[in-house]
Amino acid sequence: MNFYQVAVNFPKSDCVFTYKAQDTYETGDLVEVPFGKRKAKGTLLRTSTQSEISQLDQSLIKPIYAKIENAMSLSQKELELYTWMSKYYHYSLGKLIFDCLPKILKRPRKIDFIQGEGKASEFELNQRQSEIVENILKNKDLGFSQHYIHGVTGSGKSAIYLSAMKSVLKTGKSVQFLLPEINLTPQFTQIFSTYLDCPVYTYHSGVTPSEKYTIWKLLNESEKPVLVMGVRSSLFLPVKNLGLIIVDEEHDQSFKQTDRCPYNGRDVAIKKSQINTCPVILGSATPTVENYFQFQKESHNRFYYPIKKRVAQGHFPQLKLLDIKDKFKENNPAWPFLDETLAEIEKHLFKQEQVLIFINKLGYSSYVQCRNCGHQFYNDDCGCQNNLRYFKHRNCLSCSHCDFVMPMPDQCPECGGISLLNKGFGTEKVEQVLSELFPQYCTERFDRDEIKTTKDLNDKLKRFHNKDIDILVGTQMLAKGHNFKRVNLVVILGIDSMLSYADFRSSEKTFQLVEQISGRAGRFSDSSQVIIQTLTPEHHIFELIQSHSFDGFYKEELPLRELCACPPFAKMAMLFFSSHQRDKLILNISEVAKKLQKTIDGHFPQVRLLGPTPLGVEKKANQFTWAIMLKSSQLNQLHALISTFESNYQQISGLTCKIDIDPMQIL
DNA sequence: AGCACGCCGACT
DNA sequence: GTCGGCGTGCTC
Repeated sequence: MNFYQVAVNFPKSDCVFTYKAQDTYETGDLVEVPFGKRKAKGTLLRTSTQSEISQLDQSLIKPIYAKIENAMSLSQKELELYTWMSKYYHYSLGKLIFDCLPKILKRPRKIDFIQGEGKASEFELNQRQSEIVENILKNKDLGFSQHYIHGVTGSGKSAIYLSAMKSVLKTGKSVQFLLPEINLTPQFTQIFSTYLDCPVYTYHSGVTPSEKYTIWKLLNESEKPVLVMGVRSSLFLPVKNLGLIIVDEEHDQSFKQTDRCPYNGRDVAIKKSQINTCPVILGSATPTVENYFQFQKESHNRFYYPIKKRVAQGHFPQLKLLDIKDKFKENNPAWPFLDETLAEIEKHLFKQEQVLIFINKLGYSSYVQCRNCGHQFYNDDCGCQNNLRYFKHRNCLSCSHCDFVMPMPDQCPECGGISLLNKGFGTEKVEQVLSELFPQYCTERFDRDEIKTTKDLNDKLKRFHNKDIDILVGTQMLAKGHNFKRVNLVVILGIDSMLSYADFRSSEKTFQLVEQISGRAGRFSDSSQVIIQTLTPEHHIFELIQSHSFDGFYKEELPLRELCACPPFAKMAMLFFSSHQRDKLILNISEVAKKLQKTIDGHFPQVRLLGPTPLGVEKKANQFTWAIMLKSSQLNQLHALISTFESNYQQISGLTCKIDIDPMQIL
């Protein structure tokens, strides 16, 4: 009889159990086992030790049923990555694996991947670009090495990626290219598949489960070099002979998974390249403060490459700040645009150019109020009590925190008044205003509301490139990676709400966003402009953005982070507790905080505990959530404390706890 | 998470 | 009398 340790797919972090079997199994086999009164999936970790077997009453040990049908086995390296993640993020190993793998299906489905054409590269690298590529390849002998390309928007990072990939593929090894979102893929897929001569697989949320399963199977069966381009979940594909990982737009928040195991794909990618002893390249025009700090301290295997010039004839846009304080009279049909802004828009349109307008809000108005009695519409449905936003084309009121929607009433439900005022604005309103002011031009929207599928996205981009659209009004979607030829004016509205947001990263996020959006302008021109309408033109951040002073921004930001003991000077973890009953939640989380503080005082003096505090949106989907924040400059103390908490915490019914390491959202 | 057992309210 | 509500407890 053989005995094995199996990580069972269930949520408790201590999920490893002993099973027996007549047959032999291998490490990494995905198996089905009896678990309680049902069948469960699990991953075979290794043969059990003598003490693990003898500790148990022999009659308790159950037999493994069989390997899961149609499933592949995990390699030692895959297992190592999952094990690291499970420990680092304090998440059940057994559950993690089945969360990350594609759904196991009966049979693979035919898929069409792209076969690269392998054309000779048309553009030659400039000196700086070749230097960087050379240095990356030179250090391949190190096995694991980390490279940061800090290149301003339009500085030709893609050419560097392409060149490095080419060299690695030539040695018979595969490449993984990670990007934050599907939006960015079309341009990259095109470039890479033209100039590389290997199969190119794309992997993102638009790929169906059966296609994902097929890709998993195909990659597992082939040793040939391939390029896998994908979002964070593509990290768990079994790419053989991995020779290089690239993480583009490293700063992007979408690398962080929010549901299930809250891992950061960028950090997992670094770990993965370490396990596979291959180089990893991170790239961004606006690095996270954490990585900027890390990479300033170069070491034998960590390199930082700033690129400050744009390639070709591209120049940086000039930044104009317009103060909107006390500038708008009531019923101004141009609101929320200043006359000066409109004049600039008109000027650029007249020159046959296109214009981008950025607003980080959807819909027609931020909230609706009765002119007669002042009644406002709140979301009492899920209890979050947020103002409902008005969406004109759907004629409904909708909550931005959950999926609550109600039809827009004709009358005030309080007083029956028929005059309901729209306050604040979003993309829809801006689109309407511009359509009315510039009827001879075509204005369209570029937001989640308008673009739901890849097809919508591609259609919209194609029409914009064809100049069927003159003005594009959009949200964050507009900021990412697009390469527009005829855009030399970008207008940014409503940035103030971002700056005032109570998060230690609010300056960083604002800086990144403005920098990225500005990057859409003037890629092929020597005179381009960014206009920011703001209530606080004197805010120091605008000065830094104006001079494109990356280093200046970090020079100001780092001391502040040090002062408040925030990353990169401390590691952070959040413990979120949720419940339907508010008093029960507060009572229990206070108790937990008290015990944790006692443990800290006794054993982990370098950890600081803050809270408990309610979330910004305390009640959501009828659940209340409060959080405890833990910070420490000593990573091992932080981990040890959380482990102690996990093993001592008694599951309280009606109360769920979620651990988030390196949180992005702290409120 | 599932899936049991377990002990209180409104139904043929 | 029982069908079923979901509280709580366990899983090698």
